Amino acid sequence: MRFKDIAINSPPTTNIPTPLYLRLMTETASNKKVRVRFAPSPTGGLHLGGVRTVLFNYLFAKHHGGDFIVRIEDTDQTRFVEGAEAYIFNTLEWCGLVPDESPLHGGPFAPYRQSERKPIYRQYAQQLIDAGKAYYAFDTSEELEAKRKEIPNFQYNQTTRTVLKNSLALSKEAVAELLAANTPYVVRICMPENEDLGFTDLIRGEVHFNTSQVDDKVLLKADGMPTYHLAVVVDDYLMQITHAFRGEEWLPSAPVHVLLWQYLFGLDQMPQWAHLPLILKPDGNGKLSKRDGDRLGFPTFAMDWTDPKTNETTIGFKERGFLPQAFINLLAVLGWNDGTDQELFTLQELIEKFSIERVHKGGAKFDYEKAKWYNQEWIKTLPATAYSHIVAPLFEAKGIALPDNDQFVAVLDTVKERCVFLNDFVLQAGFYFQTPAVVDLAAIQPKWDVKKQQFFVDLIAQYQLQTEWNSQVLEQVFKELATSQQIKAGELMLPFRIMLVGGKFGPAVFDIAAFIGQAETLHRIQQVIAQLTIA
RNA sequence: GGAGCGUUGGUCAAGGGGUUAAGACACCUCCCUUUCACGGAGGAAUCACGGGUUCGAUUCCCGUACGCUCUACCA
Repeated sequence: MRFKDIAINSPPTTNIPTPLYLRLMTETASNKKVRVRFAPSPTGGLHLGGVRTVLFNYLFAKHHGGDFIVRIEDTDQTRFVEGAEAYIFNTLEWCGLVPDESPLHGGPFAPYRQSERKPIYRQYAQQLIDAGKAYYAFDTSEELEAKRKEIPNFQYNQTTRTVLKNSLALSKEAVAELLAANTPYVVRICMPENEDLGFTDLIRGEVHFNTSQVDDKVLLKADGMPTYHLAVVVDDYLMQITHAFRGEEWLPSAPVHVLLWQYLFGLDQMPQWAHLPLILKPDGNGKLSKRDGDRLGFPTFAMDWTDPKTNETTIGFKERGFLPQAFINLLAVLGWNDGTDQELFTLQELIEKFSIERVHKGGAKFDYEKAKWYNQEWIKTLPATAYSHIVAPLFEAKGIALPDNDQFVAVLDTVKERCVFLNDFVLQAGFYFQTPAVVDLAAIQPKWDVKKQQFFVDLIAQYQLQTEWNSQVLEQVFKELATSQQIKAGELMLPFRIMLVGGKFGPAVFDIAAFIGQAETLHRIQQVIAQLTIA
């Protein structure tokens, strides 16, 4: 939201500078401690959009010295997935976003799983029915489905509810009878006929709806579980949530929530809403989905997720070789920036600089290239000691034995600027610790001749005599030999590199030779010569 | 269909009544580097359209187009 949007809404007579007004509005609205919640459904892996929602919640809370709560919204038992909740907490831990309250961390407002709060919601639903703000509806799902098929754009609303099976259309006696017979029913909100429902969104400014356009949403399902609509409002109230951030896809149902607040707890108690822009597909249009990642070859989940039913694993950013610092960073700047040129932020800096007003209104297409850049930057920026413990197992998995830690870290630091992913270290540094398994012979072969072969044979002889083994000496011997044989050193450098490294990459060759030692250097040269043929 | 929301280079974006309209990613050229990266210099490329308001609109207003989200006893 821009300052001007606020200015429009503020009385023209107040001469409070807009930034202050804005601050009053968002920060000290009611002198209450800031409390935000992330409320995921445990239905699968957490994708980019979800993590960004957590992140913005977390940053806002911590920026204001408030609490960050995680509440599990598991009211739909048909969609419940085993392991999904644990996955969510593992992801938060990896990202370094520690909840102050959650089913795992406890807290004064437990339980934090909606399935464990079932009785609470019924009581509020009853309150609404008693006040005439909600009603029983006995129509079965099948009946309604048939209606939708039959009537285009069918909605359960003020015009249709009079002819459907509910406590508004039926006689009191009929309703009592149905209830007594334990007929399954849902509770629906009774939307007023023609009222303007508006609220101030922290990102979008004033947003308005007319109640005539919104249908009578189900509040309590036939199984006694609340729908999201009832549950968020009740729990946000009970858990004293002051600011509620969620994806933009929730905007159309905001009027239902506003109305519920009005009926149940009073608008002055309502948290301030902010509807976050969506993360879009890189190509085409629409919300980024797991399928897009699969299709385009990049992760959309934070960490690997294995579906317990299909046993199918979806790759995550973590396993792809992303640093959590980079992951957090790239998500934070997708739809937000601090107004300066800065692009690299630590979590601490994000907490300090974050402001919900600077979040964009429009969705952002996800750019994996840029995401990779962030990771590369973070790998480069951080000392290797920060991630050597993550990288070491990757080498071990390939059967590469590692030297002592100091040496290992030193090697990582020398090659880190060539790594986009943590996994790249295996290729970029593996040759320091192990003879290359594959050597790019094809890159040497075409220009290989008797003279070059002789050079390397002689080089082996020369190097064998060396008692001092450091890069300066090795380079000097190499060049002198080249000169004496009237071959340009440049023509020999690449073959030499490939012999030692396996391919056309890596840091200075003589440094590598110095590191791997005399015996190993000679061994690698010999081995490759043996595999080359002279045309 | 309806409602709501959105729209600055290919992408992320700063900015906002008068500017040569920042910066980053990607792309191209060159330098550095006897490899690959890193780094450095440069290049190409943009305010969706139409009306207003105004001396002046990318910026403010109104339309239009386009896009997205929702339209479930899912969240």
